[in-house]
Amino acid sequence: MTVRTRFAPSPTGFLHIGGARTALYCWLEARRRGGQFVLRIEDTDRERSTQEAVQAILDGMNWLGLHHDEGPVYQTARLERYKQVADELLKAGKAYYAYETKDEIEAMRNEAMAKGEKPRYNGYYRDRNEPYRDDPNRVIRFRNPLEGSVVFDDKVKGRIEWANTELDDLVIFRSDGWPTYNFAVVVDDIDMGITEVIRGDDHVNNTPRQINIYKALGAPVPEFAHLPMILGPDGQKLSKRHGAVSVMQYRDDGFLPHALLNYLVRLGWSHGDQEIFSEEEMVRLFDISDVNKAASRFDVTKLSWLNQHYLKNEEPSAIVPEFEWHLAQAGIDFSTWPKPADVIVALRDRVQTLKEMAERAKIWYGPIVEWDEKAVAKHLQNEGAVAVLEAAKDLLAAVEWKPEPIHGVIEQVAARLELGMGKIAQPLRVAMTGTQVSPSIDHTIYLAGREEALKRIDVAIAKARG
RNA sequence: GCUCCCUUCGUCUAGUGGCCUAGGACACCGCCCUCUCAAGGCGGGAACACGAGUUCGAACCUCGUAGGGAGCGCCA
Repeated sequence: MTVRTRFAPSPTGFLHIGGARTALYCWLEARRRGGQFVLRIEDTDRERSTQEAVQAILDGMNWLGLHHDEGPVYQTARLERYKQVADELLKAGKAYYAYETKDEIEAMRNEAMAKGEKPRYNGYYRDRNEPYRDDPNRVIRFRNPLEGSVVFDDKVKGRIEWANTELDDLVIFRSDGWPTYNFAVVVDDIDMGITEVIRGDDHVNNTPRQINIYKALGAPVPEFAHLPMILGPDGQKLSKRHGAVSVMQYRDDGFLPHALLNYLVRLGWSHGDQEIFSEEEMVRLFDISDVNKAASRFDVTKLSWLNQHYLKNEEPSAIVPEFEWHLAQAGIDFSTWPKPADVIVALRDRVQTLKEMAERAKIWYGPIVEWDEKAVAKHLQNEGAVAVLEAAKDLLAAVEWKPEPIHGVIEQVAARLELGMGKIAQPLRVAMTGTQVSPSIDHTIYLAGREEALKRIDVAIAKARG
């Protein structure tokens, strides 16, 4: 049987970190085992589901490169099918109509709680064989077994056993005519031939109920893998107030999609001591059975390290498209000079994100907007600075415009004036950038372009003379 | 309250009874390199939640305790 996994978000918000990791694991498991990854949109909650959220989820998965093989399948399009299956259950005596009002249900829970039991349905209509009638409170409940227990071998949590006495007769069809989550998932997973249900561990409690429905329907029960949660840096659950942001926010913040994927694959899973995984390695080495049981915290610092790792080790050309997107975001016109790929090489050892990189690139794509007065005083307004600048200007006017020859020029100036590199580089650096911090001086000059470099030296000479 | 789940350095983790005086990575600290800032190299501190038991031997097995989490909806 071919492996089929699915990612089934409800479209009530963006794709967040936890969802992204679940999608990644589903995708990896399907890829590795030569199966299919399907996307399903669980939109039966008509109140909260929106088309914008569907789009946000699609955008997030697309940016990460987590492409699905089938779908998206919308649950709202499958209402007739759910009705049909519920009917089968009704006819087979495995489900029944119930007519309690919400107040009555509430009273039942309170009563159970008062007795020190779990709040649950008391089974009033279970054996009453009440026929269908048009009633605003009509729901369909599943006739859950009263005895025995449900056992399943979770691929991450291990063996889990649940006594049926802990379960009650859950509603499978609401009074508004829509199926409930626990019922719709099972019908969908059966119809879609899902063999591996990979989802957050907030669903372990639902699993025994769902398994009973599979059995009632005579369908094979799939494998389950419940992923632990991802917590905020403080160990608290991610919430809208802190940490729970869209994966697209990570794009805005300057992270590479592959860096985020690499970070996520290692959060809760490992392969020995390996930290860096190419897409091919992730697909080949990942195994859902090796996922850890405990929740883990999200640590942006490590994500940043990975991001810089990829900035430094990928071919610049592979990063250019994402970098150009950031340059555009920063309002920079990169159509003339310098080439974004050259900027990447100059800055990738110095920044951790593409956002910072775009910010720093501004000194080559536009004029110096602010002069660091301390830098000017220290490196320009001193004896010798003018001589350095003039000598450099002479030689730069004629040199071949590439980093290596420019480096040669710097050395010639140092030799001619009998000064150390520090005395040469710093005045030029301040001339080029207005600050005392930049990439190596040859690249800094190169990226400015000959015309602009010479212009900036003139300005600096004027400043140096006071 | 009830049911289920979890617990190794600050963080992510390796570890499946002897290879563990517990390994790696991020972060942190120090040194080196150096035209600034980085990057890089080398080195350092830092953890088996606790208590019993099983065993010649326990981070690994069992049982308790403590702490944390999830769920107990006509939400998903």
